Amino acid sequence: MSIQADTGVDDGARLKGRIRQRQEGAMLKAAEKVFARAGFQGATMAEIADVAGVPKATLLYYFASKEALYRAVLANILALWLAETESITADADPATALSAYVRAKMRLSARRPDASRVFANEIVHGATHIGEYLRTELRSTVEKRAAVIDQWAAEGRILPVDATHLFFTIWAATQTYADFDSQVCAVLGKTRLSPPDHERATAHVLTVVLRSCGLPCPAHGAATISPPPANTTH
Amino acid sequence: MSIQADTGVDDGARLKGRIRQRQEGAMLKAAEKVFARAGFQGATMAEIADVAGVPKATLLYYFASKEALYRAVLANILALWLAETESITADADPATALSAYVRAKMRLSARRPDASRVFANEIVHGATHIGEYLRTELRSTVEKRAAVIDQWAAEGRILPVDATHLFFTIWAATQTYADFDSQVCAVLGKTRLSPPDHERATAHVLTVVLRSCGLPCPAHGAATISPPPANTTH
DNA sequence: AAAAAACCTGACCAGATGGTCAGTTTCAGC
DNA sequence: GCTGAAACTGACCATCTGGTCAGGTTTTTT
Repeated sequence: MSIQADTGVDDGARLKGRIRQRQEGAMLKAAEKVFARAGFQGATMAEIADVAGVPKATLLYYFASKEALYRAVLANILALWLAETESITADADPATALSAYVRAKMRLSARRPDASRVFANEIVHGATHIGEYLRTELRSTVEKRAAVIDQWAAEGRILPVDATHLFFTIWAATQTYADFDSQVCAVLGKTRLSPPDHERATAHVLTVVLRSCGLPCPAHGAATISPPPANTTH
Repeated sequence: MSIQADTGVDDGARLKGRIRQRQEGAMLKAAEKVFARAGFQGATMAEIADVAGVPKATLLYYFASKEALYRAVLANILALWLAETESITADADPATALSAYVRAKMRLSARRPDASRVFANEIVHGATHIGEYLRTELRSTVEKRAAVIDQWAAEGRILPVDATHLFFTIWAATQTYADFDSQVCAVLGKTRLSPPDHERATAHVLTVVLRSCGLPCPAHGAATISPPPANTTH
């Protein structure tokens, strides 16, 4: 991954001191939280250090600059993002595969909302740090998986859809529960999303995605309007 | 609108000097652009002034503080956001009404991407300035329109869907073309989205939304898998 | 045309923030 | 337990940025 080339840390296998490993974790976690809340410019090294429970100078001892820290946080997030499309293969059952993917994305939104928000913030502001990743790794991943979906459609196993745009829609629909959490909560009249809320949201997104492909969704019955009302006002 | 109460400007009807009206427009436009690119903290009054083509002191003469300027920009955007759900009424045709709404949202993403980005940024970072708006005006608007959609479902005119979450999905799917524009472009391998790209995106989102409600979409034919596997590829 | 009001701006300032550094403490290997 | 390396940190600094202000110019009103 080209991004953490500059950082020079966070390799997992790199035996760069034992203490370092432990401390870095806390700092990255704190940084993710603060970057998520305040954005790159809005976050201050002092606050991140404070949240991590270390002096500011120590934070700078681990990460040479705010920029380096931010890149390290992003690198962590990108690793999370990539390992998710595996369920989508040509020989898999479309409904099962798509469901698995959507569920994985929703789980990520529920469990790592800060990661999602940092990523969202980075992209909204032009993706200056991860443009390369988007243009190479992400793009080729999407192209491969989109080809699979196209094949499903060609085989008549799903309705024809624009596969690439379907990914955009799935990302948007799932990540909205992390990124736009405050809006969702406000409209629902809650202060935070409970696990049942997340289940409900997941069921809804599954319905949308499956129906978009002409697949029956488990929650409700048919994929078409089943109870044709006697009063067909046409 | 409670938000611009603090600002004391931007009323439209307020005859607060003719020169003021004209200048304010340029400054708000410049501010929207810079806030969209850099976020609240990342934007500087100096840069906004520069983009607007006025000295920094003049900008501060018009807007007492960065905060006030930001609130004014947000107030402008919220006005845009509200006036869009009108097509969704109980007696309207579901497919027509939903299509109109989605089209309006997509048009907004294409024409005012910066507005969308400022709004997105505000929400990602906790919606501290517009929480009140979300909890009152937006919430009640959604509740009313969701009731309409529920009624459609009860009448068997569409498949049952979680109407409130359907709004979240529509917002997410449409705004992603403004907010996450850089990601979309990177994955598509383009440097910017052309009008045809936007049409394609609109057609896709329409397909997703209509099929989610069990409605036939004009672009493709049926709402279910019509051509059985052994069929000719149309 | 004079007075008042509104508009405009260069120069300046106080506080915040990213980053440096010299000196101290802790750890690992011998 | 000795030694060098790694880890750590308080104090400090240069810069950037939001905001002020005194004084000037233009527009409006009388």
